[in-house]
Amino acid sequence: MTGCNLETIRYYEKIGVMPEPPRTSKNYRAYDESHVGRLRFIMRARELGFTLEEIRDLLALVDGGAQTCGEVQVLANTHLDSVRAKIADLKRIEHVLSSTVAQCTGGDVPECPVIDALTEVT
Amino acid sequence: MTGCNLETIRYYEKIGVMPEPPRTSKNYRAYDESHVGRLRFIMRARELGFTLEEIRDLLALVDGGAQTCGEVQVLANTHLDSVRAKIADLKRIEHVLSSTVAQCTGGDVPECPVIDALTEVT
DNA sequence: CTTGAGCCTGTACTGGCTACAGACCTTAGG
DNA sequence: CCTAAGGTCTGTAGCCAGTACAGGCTCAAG
Repeated sequence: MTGCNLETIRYYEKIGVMPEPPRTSKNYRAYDESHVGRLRFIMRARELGFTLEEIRDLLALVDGGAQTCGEVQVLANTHLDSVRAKIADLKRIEHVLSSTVAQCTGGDVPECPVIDALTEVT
Repeated sequence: MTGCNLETIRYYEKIGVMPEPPRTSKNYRAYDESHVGRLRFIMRARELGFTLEEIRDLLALVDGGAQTCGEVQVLANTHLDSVRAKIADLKRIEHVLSSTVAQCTGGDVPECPVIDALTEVT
């Protein structure tokens, strides 16, 4: 249906981002279209890297029905900033790592620029 | 000394990447230069995004004293690949998110391109 | 001599799930 | 109709890389 693991949905239910669905006579969860829609919302937001806490905030706005584009934009921009910060961080790592590895001879010798970089005294 | 939280060092000791140091008569940990060096190694590797599992592997090579540049290079390249994969992932997110937010009016209206993107049926 | 700071051990918590155990239910085949 | 294999149910424990206590001991300054 959504490709989402059932246990993940149960987890979302437990932490309160998914509502508890009605049950069948045998106590099975009976989801309807609204649940599927909400789950998709959560899954898409997760794909965009929003934390469940941020998603809770987004949902609170939408659930109120009175969300404004301005409010949503603030949340999205905050998240965008953190995504950009992570990219910058990883790029720094990528740069250091790739330029160090590039100096490796790759042979059977014990001397290694990577180890040197991790061991250096300075 | 190293700027590392004491409780983090204890954690490293517990999971076996730091050796248990000798104790003073009052049971206080007595670190020497070798411990400091090893901790710095771990901290630098963490800064480069290596997991403690990967660091364990690196240390196993170094501890044997018979590490070769080739072996280290393999570990470093594997990690580099995962860093690059994360960057690619975050860039995709950054692209989608920034182009969606760019369409926001930011006003008091309920219509919002970000919400639309999360809610769309397709 | 007291007071505040350090260290000691052990346990519980974080996020975002995943992986069971043990019980119940459903469905297909014989 | 019966059985076996698969689903679902609840609850708990685990992953990573630490952080945050509680409750006790020790140490240095005033």
